[in-house]
Amino acid sequence: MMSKTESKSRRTPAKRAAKGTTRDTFRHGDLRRALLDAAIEMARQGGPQAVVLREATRQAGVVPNAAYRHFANQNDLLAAVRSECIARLAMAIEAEMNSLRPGKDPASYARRSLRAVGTGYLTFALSEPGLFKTAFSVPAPVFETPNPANAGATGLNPFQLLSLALDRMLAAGILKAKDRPGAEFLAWSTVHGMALLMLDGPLRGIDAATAQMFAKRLLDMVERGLGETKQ
Amino acid sequence: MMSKTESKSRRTPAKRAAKGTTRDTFRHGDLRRALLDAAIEMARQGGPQAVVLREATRQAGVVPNAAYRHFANQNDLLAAVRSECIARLAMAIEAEMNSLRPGKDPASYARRSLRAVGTGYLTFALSEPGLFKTAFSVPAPVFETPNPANAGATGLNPFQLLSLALDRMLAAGILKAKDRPGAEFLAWSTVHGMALLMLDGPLRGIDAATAQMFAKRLLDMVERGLGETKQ
DNA sequence: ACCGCATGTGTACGGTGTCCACATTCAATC
DNA sequence: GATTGAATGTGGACACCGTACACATGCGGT
Repeated sequence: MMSKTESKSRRTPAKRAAKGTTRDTFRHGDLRRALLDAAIEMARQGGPQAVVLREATRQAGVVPNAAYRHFANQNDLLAAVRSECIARLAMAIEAEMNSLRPGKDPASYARRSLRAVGTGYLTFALSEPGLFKTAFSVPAPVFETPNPANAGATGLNPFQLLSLALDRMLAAGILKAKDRPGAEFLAWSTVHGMALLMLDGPLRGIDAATAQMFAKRLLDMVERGLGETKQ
Repeated sequence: MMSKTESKSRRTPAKRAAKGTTRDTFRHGDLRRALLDAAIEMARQGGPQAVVLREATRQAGVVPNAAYRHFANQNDLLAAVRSECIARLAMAIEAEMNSLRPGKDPASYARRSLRAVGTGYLTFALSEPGLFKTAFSVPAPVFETPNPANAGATGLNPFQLLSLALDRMLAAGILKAKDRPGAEFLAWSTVHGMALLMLDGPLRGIDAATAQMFAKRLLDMVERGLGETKQ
């Protein structure tokens, strides 16, 4: 076993192995995963801009080109990171929804479901700004075709979780059938916009209490405004 | 006059002048403006990512380092572009607001004002996606301290135009005093979020008619939801 | 007429993504 | 079990990028 790791001339795997990190097989156990993890960490601190391919390979103790055996290019790596980010966002929303008890009033449950989606969304955006920004860094045809890689524990992606909440509102009679189609986009817009305003926009650097207050008012607005589109 | 432009050995101003573009004074008329214009054009097609300093100098017919006489660094150049983008956004909103007639009903005028801000915002985002994205590319402490460079023809920046519309609603009595403070951020969030969803998110590539329909429903929601925050 | 400062030039460095040819090793085949 | 071919990692190179430093130039004020 040990002979296997040391059998090769020590020059082959770059110039590490000098420090003897024990793991130094020619076949890296799971380079793809290592690169992805490094890239995710870079995205966490610094956002999409910060995920640089060469640095990921460096952290994995491997030559830059090795990355191209697992990702077509830097954009492909970024796409994989993005998928992970969306999955974590889904999990944050799930966590919020799972803390709900249906109770006896379906209308209340439905409303609380929608708010849970919103607060989960905003909480994640504020607590993991780098990952959140990465999740929405441009060209992600990610929600149209539900992608299992973007899902959380329940298997639902953020969009589907939002749809679920809206379906509950429909079932509870607090959202009219004619207002249901596309309601996702109205709710989503609202919360997504506020997240960005808090991260990069005029609300950047706001204190937690004020942030929560704005979030509340925003969700009030959505809850009240979603129904009854005129004519 | 001609002697002045040609007096130097032709080697000095780089290797252009071979084609004799007539303009070849050592002192470029207004290099800062030329760089900015080039950068803006690059932002228009391609967004903030696409504005590259060296390319701007190339288009201005000048050596890369010349840019550093007018901008501290690439980020400074980008900031200047961003200012321009915000100013143009303000002008798009102004255009929409100026098309309104006060009429006899202040409430109606106020409501139409708010909608004008929203539609101006969305229209600009959809018609100039590159500039719009650039306007909000991260760290812009731009609205807190009203910056004349971000203003449109009226001298108001987008945020101030929105405030104006909300003030009209307050004056007309369709927005309660206690709901007025910070209402900008609720309205802004909504429209900003939808703009991004239409540019990069799940609503990307939507047809104009559907976009307009969503915009209408969104503005209905804001109009109805802004008032009456509970308790 | 001179001189200083603003503006543009030249050269150079480190960093990045990516392409190509090559080396190694694992696994499936004969 | 040895051979061979595909998968994986290496090495070297290229074209970009942003930026720092020393230098050249020419305009404007004394």
